Amino acid sequence: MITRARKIRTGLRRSSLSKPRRRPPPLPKHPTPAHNALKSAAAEDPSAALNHLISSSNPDYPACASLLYRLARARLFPELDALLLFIRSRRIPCSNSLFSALIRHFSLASLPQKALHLFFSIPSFNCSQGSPSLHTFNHLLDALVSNGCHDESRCLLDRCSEFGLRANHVSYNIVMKGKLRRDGYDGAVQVFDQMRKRGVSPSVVTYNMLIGVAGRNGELSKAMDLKEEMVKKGIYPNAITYAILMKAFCSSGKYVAAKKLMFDMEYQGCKTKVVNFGVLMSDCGRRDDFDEMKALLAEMRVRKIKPDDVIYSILINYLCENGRMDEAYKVLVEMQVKEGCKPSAAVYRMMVDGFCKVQEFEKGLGILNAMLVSGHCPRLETFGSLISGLVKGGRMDEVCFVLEEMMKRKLGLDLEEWHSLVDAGCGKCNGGGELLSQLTSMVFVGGDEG
DNA sequence: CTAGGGTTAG
Repeated sequence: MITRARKIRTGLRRSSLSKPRRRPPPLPKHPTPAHNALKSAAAEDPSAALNHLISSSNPDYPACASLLYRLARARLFPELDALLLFIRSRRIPCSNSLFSALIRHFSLASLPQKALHLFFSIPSFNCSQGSPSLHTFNHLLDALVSNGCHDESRCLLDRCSEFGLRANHVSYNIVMKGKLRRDGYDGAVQVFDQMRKRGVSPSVVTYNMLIGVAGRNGELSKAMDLKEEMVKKGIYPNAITYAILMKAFCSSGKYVAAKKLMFDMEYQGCKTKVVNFGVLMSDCGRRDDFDEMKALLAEMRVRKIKPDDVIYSILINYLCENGRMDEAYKVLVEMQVKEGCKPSAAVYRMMVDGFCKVQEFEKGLGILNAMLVSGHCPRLETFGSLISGLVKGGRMDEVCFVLEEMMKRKLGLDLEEWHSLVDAGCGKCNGGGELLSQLTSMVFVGGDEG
């Protein structure tokens, strides 16, 4: 449900996002050894780093900010609160973007009340502007909406002047998203009318949301009408508008029409982007039409639209689901060699699980290796199915390797998994049981924390 | 910051 994090990464809005003013102040060019020590300590044990920081003589903003981010990411909220109190009492100057980031973390952790509380406490900090910015305000609105606090978000929107802020189209779009979730199209239109009455013009995103809900309701002509309406108002559809429309056509079983729309958009002066191909690719995947998926990939090359990691993950996902592992593996190699795409943890997971599903555990182990080398950590279930397969095949050296990797990450098997492991291992007459009991004692030591 | 193709998220 919450997919916001991913969106930061995608190319389309990258340029508008990377304005330097939004970044927290950079770390010093030549960090001191003490600073480096603090950073690496924070990487391993953020709460130890907190104690270190609080006892240091003159903590600076960069040290505090990087530790705050770490604590937030590690979901160590009591420690984070302690550090915030420290920053406030020492009057350490901090930027508004820091508050935005923390509000976002609170939101992702389903803690909207903490987000709200932090927002209202901004004036008590030595903050660059002394009060929350519109960006921070919108982050808070989104935190409330994403956690189902619709009334609170609307109430806050109406009170924005109290913070010296004027709500913009983004603020209204966020509230509209919430209304849309709760009351569907009609609810969204209420917010739409309200924003216009208050002199805030709808944006392309506003229309994209309305078109999206019309499409999800199967109302294709309404979706197309909305597109015409926005053009008349001088708001131009972008690649995402077309992607939304194409998806609506696809989910109504009109793949050909969706594809035609992708060509039409060029005539309308809107450049086709990778997301448009993504819509078509995933529809083909749902219908197991691999030939068309490959044709689309070829088409992208001809049109010089570089397939990205998402495109490959769509293809690999459906190949794995269909047990076509040789092809999936070829694509995995191709995406790295030809396109320089780095496989995501999700793609590695699909591959390992896919190999396990077709009982090719050693190949699965090979992928696991690549995954670990690239710094990704498999899910516990993935480790589990790989181990049980390797045990059944009597590959105890490999089992041992995998268990060691799990130990390093303080991951353990659950009791049921241990049972099947021991059962399978003892069935072998080549000393597997003996090795297993060794492993058991070994992993229980490391695994009792998780 | 809000809309979008996939998923385990940040």
